[in-house]
Amino acid sequence: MEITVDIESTTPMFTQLVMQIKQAVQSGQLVPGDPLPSIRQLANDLEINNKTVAKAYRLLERDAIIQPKGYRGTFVHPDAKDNCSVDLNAWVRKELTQTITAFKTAGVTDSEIRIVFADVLNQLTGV
Amino acid sequence: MEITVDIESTTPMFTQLVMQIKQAVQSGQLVPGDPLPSIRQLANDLEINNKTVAKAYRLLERDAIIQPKGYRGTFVHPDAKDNCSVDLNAWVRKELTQTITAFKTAGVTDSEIRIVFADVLNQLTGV
DNA sequence: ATATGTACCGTATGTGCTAATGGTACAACT
DNA sequence: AGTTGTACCATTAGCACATACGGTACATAT
Repeated sequence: MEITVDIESTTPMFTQLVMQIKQAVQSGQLVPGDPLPSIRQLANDLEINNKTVAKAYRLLERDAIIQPKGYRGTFVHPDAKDNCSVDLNAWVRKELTQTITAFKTAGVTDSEIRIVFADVLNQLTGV
Repeated sequence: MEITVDIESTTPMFTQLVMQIKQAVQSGQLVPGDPLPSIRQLANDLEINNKTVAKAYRLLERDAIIQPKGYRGTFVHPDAKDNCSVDLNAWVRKELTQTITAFKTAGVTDSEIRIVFADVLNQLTGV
């Protein structure tokens, strides 16, 4: 399959990678068991840093789309296609929309929401 | 009452104003019906911009601490003291903490949360 | 006339955070 | 030996945001 990355795009590279691979799985271009290019190899092909590709792979692994098999490489997860439809993103979006709408209805400023949000997120990760 | 502003402080000026007026209400220095200095006058006294004072007043009005009466000036709200204890900020923080904790428990990355958050907020304000 | 609250246009500056980069290293597999 | 995934150290460029500023204007009150 063909994987490309648009450096000019506003969407982060690692996000682009994740989306493309997910789409490839959903369209059937990638089926369970198929090998994926290694992190280093893909990074070389795209002329980007290893870390960026590694980050995308880490996210895909969390969603059980791909499966790193020890040191033998990375492969498409058996339940990849099913797990593609489980869209964490959509659920996050729905919840956040609901919560933020409530805030704004109460008259809370965007600035205030942003500030508290950043603070809470840092607090939760720092600890 | 005396209102001062420390330009060197890291806390924004408008926040300083809000806090001082709130405190004056809680301590009883300002009681319902008391007139507040006009935006322009206070800005002149403190040698800061009108907008800064206006911003503080706008926040105080939202929290029902003060009450702008048309073009006759601004006065302390009847329920000012009660509304001082109602902290919108705390409620926002509590809700967001709960929501974000759920996300992180589900394995959602900070980056993903941030991206969706920014997107949702823009979506809700843009429209 | 004068003062009020409010609204709009704009600019400028500093700060903080993200994303992406580089390099190095390790253990385990072929 | 060569490759794999992973982890740590670090830095940098760029963007978005918050704050504060200036000016102007309007309708309405005293």
